[in-house]
Amino acid sequence: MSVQERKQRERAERERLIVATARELAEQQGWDAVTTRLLAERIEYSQPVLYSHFRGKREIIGAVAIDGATEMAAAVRAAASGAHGPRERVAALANAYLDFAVRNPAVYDAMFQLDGGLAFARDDTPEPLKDAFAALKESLGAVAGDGVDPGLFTEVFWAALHGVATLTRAGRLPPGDTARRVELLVDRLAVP
Amino acid sequence: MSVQERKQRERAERERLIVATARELAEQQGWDAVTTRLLAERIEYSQPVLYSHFRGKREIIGAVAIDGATEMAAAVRAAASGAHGPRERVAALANAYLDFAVRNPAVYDAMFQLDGGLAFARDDTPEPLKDAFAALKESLGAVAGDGVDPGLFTEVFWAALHGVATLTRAGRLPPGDTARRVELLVDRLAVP
DNA sequence: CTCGATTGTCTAGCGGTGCTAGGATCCATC
DNA sequence: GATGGATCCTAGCACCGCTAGACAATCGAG
Repeated sequence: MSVQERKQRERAERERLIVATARELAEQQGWDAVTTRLLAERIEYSQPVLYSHFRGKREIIGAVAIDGATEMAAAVRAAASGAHGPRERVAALANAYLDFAVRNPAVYDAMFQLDGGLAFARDDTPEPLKDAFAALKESLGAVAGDGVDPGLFTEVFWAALHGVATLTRAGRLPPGDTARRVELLVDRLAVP
Repeated sequence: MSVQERKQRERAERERLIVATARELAEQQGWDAVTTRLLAERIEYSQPVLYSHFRGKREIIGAVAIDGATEMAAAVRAAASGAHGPRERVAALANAYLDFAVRNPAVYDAMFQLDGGLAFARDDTPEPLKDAFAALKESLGAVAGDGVDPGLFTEVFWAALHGVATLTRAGRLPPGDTARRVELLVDRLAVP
C-alpha cells in the first residue's frame, strides 16, 4: 500500500510542478510562450505526460486560474482587514485587486480573460472561485446601500475594477491615472 | 491612367471584401476559426493575397476593429440623441454600448480584447477609435460632476461598461441581470 | 505587332502548434 | 527470477501563420 501512496504523492507533486511551471512561464514570457513542448521540456518530461494530468492546455490554464483565485482572495481579505471603516475597506480592496492584476498579469488572464474551461457563477463552480467572489462581497456588501442587493452591487463594482484592470493593461487606458480612477469609483459607487 | 485607377479601385474593393469576410467568419464561428487558409478560400483567392493587403492576421483584426469603432460611435450617438436630459442620455448610451457588444461579440473582441496592433490613447491612434471615445465623452462629460475631469470620468464609466460586457459574455457574470446592473451604474456614477 | 519588364497570383513548403497512437521500458508482484 | 500491468517516450498527425520562388498576365517601348 505504501508504494502506491508514494506514487500517488509523487504524481500529485508533478502535477503541482506542471501548474507552477506553466504559471512561471506565462508570467515571464506570456501565455503564447506556454507551449506544450516548452512546458514539457521545463518539467523534464515528454509532452504526453502533460496529458496524463490534464485533458489539454485549457485545463492547465484553469488550474493556474484556481491557484490564482485562492491567492487573490487572501490578498483582498488581508487588505480589507487592515483598514478601518467600510469605505476605507473598499478603497483598500480596490487597490489590492488592481495590484494583484498588475503583479500577476498572466494569472489574472487565466482567471478572467482566457478560456480555462471553468464554470463561473454556477453551482458547480470550483470552490476557490466562489471564495474569491465571496471575499469581495464581504467588504463590498457593506456599502451597497439600502434596497440594493449586495450580490448585484459586488458584481457591478467588480466589473468596474475588471474594466480598469484589463483596459489599462491592454493599453486602452493611459496608465498612471489608476489611483484617481479608483478614487472616483469608490467615491461614487460606495454608499457611506 | 484610367486603367490604374480601375485596378486601384478593384484592389480597395478586395480589401473591403477581406475585412468583411473576416468579420462575418468571426461572428459566425469565433476568431479561432478565422484562419488565413479559410479566409483565403472564402474570398476565392490564395493565402498570399491576404499578405499583399495586410502585414498579417493581426492587421486584419485591427481593420475589423476600426470598422467596428465607426459603427459603435454611430450607435452610441444615435441612442444618446434620442433621449431627453443628461441622465437619460447616459442610460441610453450605456444600453446601446452593451447592446453593441452583445450583437457584435467578435467585433467587440477585435476592438478591446484581441491584439489588432493598434495604438490606443495616443496621438497616433486611428481616428475612428478616437471618435468612438469622443462619442462616449459627449454624453458622459455632462454628468461627470464638479471638479471631476470629463475625460477621467468617461474612462471610468467606459471601464465599468467594458467590465460588465466582457464578464457577462465570458460567463463570469450571470446573464439576465444586465439591466439592473446598468441602472445601478448610472444611478451611482452619473451626477444629476 | 513584337518582345522584354513589370505586376499579380499561385503552388509548395517552412517551422511552429495542440494532441495522440503505439511501442519500449520499468517495476511490483507472484 | 519471470511476468504482467503501469508508465513513459518516440514519432507523427492535422493544423496554424507566413513566405520564397515559379508562373502567367499585362503593360510599355521600339
